[in-house]
Amino acid sequence: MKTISCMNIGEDILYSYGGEIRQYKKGELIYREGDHALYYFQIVNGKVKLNNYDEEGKEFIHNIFGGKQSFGDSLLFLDKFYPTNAVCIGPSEIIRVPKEQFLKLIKTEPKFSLEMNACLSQRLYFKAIMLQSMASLNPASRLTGLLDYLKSYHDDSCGSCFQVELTRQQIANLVGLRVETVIRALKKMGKEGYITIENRKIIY
DNA sequence: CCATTAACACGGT
DNA sequence: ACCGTGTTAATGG
Repeated sequence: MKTISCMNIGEDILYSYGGEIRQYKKGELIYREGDHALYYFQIVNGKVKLNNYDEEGKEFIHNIFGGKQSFGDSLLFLDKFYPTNAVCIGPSEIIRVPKEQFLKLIKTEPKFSLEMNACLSQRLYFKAIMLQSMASLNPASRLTGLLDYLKSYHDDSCGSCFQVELTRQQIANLVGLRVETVIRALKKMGKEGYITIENRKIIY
């Protein structure tokens, strides 16, 4: 599979179009579900999750992004409200570019427009994969769906040396299962040889 | 904070 | 009646 950097416009370019960098603390909210999209966000370093909560208060994580990735981009073209919150998982530095400036940027520099198409396509593609695996009642299918997604993202081309950086709780919230179920299923998958687990790290 | 385990309730097959 | 998941609680890292 092709590796896609999934976004990463040069920082200098972002700054020249009105981008500003901001520091966020762990747990800090970048935007809230229901807000209007006003900025393009690109992570310099740190980690961000997109989430929301169901009626019972159970968290569902839609995605987790790391360095050099952008998030919330689709709303820049849509004049709708954010369907999720964006929350920093750890201390992070993020560049934000005002929406209008960003639109001007990609109009002026068509190669970024193309890259953005590739990026959004990739996210759509894996949303479909995830949706399919999430429709399964079987925890193992949901987990392999997530693992495939993460692996392709993290552009590892070696056989089975991709280390999952997520906590079990985060995994559980990404696939809609309880953490205990995730632990039980992962252990079974390890025993059956689909994954390897060494000192609590998942290798796929 | 996170991971693991056990005991139990409960629903589906 | 069995199996797997969620719930709760205890324990260890």
